[in-house]
Amino acid sequence: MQKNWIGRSNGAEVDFRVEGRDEPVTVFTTRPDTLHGATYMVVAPDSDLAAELIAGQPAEIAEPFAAYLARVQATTEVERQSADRVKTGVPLGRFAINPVTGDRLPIWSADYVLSDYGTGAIMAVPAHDQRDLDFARAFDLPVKTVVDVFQPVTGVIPVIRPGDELPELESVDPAVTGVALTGEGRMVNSGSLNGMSKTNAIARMIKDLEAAGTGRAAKSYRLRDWLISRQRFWGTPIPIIHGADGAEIPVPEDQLPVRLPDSGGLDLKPKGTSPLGAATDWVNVPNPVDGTPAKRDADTMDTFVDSSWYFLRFLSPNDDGKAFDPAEADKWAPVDQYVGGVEHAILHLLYARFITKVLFDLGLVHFTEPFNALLNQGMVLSGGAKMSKSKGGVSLSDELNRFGVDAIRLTMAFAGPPEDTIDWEDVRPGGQVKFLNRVLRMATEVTSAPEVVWASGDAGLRRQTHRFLADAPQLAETFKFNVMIARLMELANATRKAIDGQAGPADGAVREAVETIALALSLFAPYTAEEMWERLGYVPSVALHGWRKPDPMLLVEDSVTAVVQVDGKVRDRLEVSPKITAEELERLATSSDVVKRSLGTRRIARVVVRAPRVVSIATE
RNA sequence: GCCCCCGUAGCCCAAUGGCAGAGGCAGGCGACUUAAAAUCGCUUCAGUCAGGGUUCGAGUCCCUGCGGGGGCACCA
Repeated sequence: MQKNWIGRSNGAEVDFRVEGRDEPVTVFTTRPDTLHGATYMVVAPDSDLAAELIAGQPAEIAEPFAAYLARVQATTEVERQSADRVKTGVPLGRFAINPVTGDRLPIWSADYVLSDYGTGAIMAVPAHDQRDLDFARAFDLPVKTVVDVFQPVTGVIPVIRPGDELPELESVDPAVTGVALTGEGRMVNSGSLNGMSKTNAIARMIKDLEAAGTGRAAKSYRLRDWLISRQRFWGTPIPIIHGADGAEIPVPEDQLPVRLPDSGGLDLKPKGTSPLGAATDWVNVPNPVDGTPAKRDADTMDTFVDSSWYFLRFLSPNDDGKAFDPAEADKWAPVDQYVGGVEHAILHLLYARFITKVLFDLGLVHFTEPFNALLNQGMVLSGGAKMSKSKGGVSLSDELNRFGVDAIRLTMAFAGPPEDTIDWEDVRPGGQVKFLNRVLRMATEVTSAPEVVWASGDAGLRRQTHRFLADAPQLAETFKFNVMIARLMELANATRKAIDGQAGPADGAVREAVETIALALSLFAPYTAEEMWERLGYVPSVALHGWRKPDPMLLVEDSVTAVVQVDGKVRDRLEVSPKITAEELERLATSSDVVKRSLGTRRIARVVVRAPRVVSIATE
């Protein structure tokens, strides 16, 4: 899920000489192979480069740019992120030189290029990039095809069979169709690259650029920022004071932490600047160095910054001297299991990982990942919507009052896998109330004393109890709470039968089973479990009682059912010892009358034996 | 547009590639009761969304499609 928020692109940096500028402009591209098809260049309107290139340009160019820049800056984040909006931009009246073709490329400014990614400038290859093509068609810029996607590259991509009619390149001209050719193909119109595949052409182009000193292989990284760019009044202040001379001075340690001002009377509506800046009394402070007028940094950090290291702070919560104790971190961290909703899975987790890596690089922690395992629990909906009293639906507090916290917890745990979203209308706590009453009653019905000898009790119930003791821990540890509770219900049903049947309420196995139910139930319904524990004659608390070890002797099955399949269909079932050998099981299966009958005259081609579970006979 | 997850009984959901049903809800029948509730017992119900493939054997693995849910979205 973090794929959309973090990324690494392999490609190249290419230097473009710009007329009237000493230094070349460097762009990042993942497709250096298409350099021959670059027909213009774009710089982000809000970049320093755009400001520099526009400086000194005549009014008929500078004024439209100024207007465009103002419009872009007024555009909200939401509008700007809409991918299907029409491309806009203005020319800067400057020109770059394509390093391989020598062509003169007009430089435009457009907001589809982002100032904070790569170098804030791109080479535009409209024939092979949809965004560039959209822009080129909107402003009538040239389109030059340099990859022929209808020429097979490897015989696999694209799939073209003998006799297939190959479309003419002209008929799919991107300038006409509006569809960029982004697929694989062979290079054309590209000088020494002609005929090469994409992969080879990229490698060759990088080599050529490096030889000519006009480019190099490069990687570009991105990490979507939500920590600083999302400004809120109540965020964490950045403890920096800006001097009148532009100096950035840390707030003196004895003045930390920086506290937020009272928000009373302040206008905190979004204005495109930091809301905290409205608190002028708070912002204006003397320079800690020389006492001259200075300003606090008005940007705040999102709460995700704080929560990105709380798992370290929690290890030494009373330490006034430092954020966390590296020795404690070495001892306890990383965290074994992280449980959270999906919204935390993408943002909180992303930044916690990032900050952990920073702390690792600083040598403050000795692990690179903060959390070893992740579980994203699902939501509880009611009638398809979030539980909300105001919407007229059921509210959690009403449900708690009506059914009790034990039944509510049990309902949630039993409803399905924890990562699934559940609908309260589908599960309802009524059945769990019944179950809790049922087991509580059983605890009351047990007549034996705690000292009763289990071993002499009902053997069938004992086996089931110990099977449960053996299976439940791993069900709990793999978060299969719904299955564990189902198994618990099974054990309760068997116990009920034992009490009402041969064994009776005084049987040792009955007490053993009911105690086991109380132990397991303490995970989900602690109040009921403690009540059961007391009725069984113990002092609290069941929560302090350890899990019991199953008796291996009671886990051994007397016999198991082996299935005999003929051509995949079950034809016979055999009761066999769990320790039966493959040879013996095969002999039993092939000598079975039922199997012989279903085989008829067909000859056996192959027999697969998986003792003691299954024998599969395939015929010719 | 791209990425991820999920489709099993009327409903929620189980099933290391090996007998599709463990558990619950709802429904039906019965016991107890003057009656009802509560309780206890018994019980009906699907061949696993569709179509291909791999395999001795597929709910489970692979491909395509349909349906549902979620995430992201101009990253050069």
